[in-house]
Amino acid sequence: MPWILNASGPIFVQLIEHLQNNIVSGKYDPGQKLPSVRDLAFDAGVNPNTMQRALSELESTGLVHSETTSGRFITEDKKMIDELRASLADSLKQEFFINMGKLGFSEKEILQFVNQNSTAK
Amino acid sequence: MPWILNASGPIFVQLIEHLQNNIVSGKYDPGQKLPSVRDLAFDAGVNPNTMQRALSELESTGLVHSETTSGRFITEDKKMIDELRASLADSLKQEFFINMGKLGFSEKEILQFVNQNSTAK
DNA sequence: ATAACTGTATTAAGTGGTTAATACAATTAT
DNA sequence: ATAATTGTATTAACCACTTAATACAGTTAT
Repeated sequence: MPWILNASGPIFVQLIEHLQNNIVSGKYDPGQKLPSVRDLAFDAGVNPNTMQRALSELESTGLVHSETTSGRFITEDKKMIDELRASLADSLKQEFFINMGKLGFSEKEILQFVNQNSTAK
Repeated sequence: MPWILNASGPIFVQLIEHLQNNIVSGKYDPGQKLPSVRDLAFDAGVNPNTMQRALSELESTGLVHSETTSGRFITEDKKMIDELRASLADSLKQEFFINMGKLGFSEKEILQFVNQNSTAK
C-alpha cells in the first residue's frame, strides 16, 4: 500500500492518516516498536523532516510515544485504539452522507445507493 | 451553506467542488446565467483571481461556458449533468469503502455499519 | 454617449508545505 | 571503546496557492 495517494492535502497529514490506519487496523500491534524516522521516511518516499512532523503530531494525540534515543512505540492502550477506530469510522460515514447530500441525495436514496452493488464489478 | 469548509485542499479546488455540487444538485438550472466572477468571489469570501481560476477550470470540463463580456452560463446538456452526478456519487461511494477498508472493515461490516443508525442521533 | 459591468490578464508580495544538508546528545551494537 | 543508530533541531532554498492592486476591451444599462 503506497503512502501518498491523494495530492489534495499536505503530505504530513496523509502520513498521519496512513499511520493511524495501520495502527487501528492492526497492522501495527499495541506496544510495538516503530521503524526509525529515517526508515519510515524512506519507505514513504518522503523527506525525514516531513515524517518527523507527522510522527510528532501523532505523539500529541497519545497514539504513539517516543523514547528519545531508543525509538518510537505504539501505545499499549487498546481501548484508546479501538475508540479511535470507531471515531474515524463515524467520521467517514458522516462525511459520506454529507457529501452525498450535497449531490442532492436524500438519506433514503443514499441507503438504497449503498446497498446496491453498482460499484463492485 | 458556506463555501470553504475543509482546510485540507487548495481553495480553488473546493470552489470547483462547491460549484459542481450546486449544478448537479439542481441549485443552478441548466442554461442559467451565473453571477459575475466578482460577485461569486465576494459570496465565497475569496479573491476574484481564485474564483476565476476555479471557473476557468470548470469551463475546461464543459460544465460551464463563458460569453466573454456578457457572462457565464451553466451548460444546457442535462444528460452531461446527470452523468456527472452519477459519476461523483460513484466516486464518493468507492472512496468511502476504500477508507473504511483501511480501518480494517470488511465489505460486510461496512454495510452493517452504514445501515445501522449510530451516527444519526 | 456615458457609466457600469463583463471576463480576462499581469505583476508583486506573502504564506505554508516540502526538501536538503547538516548537527547534536544519548543509546545500542560490535 | 568505537561505530552505528536513535529522536530532535536548525537553516536555507524552492514551489504552489492566495491575495492585492491594477489594467484592458467589449457589452449592457441608463
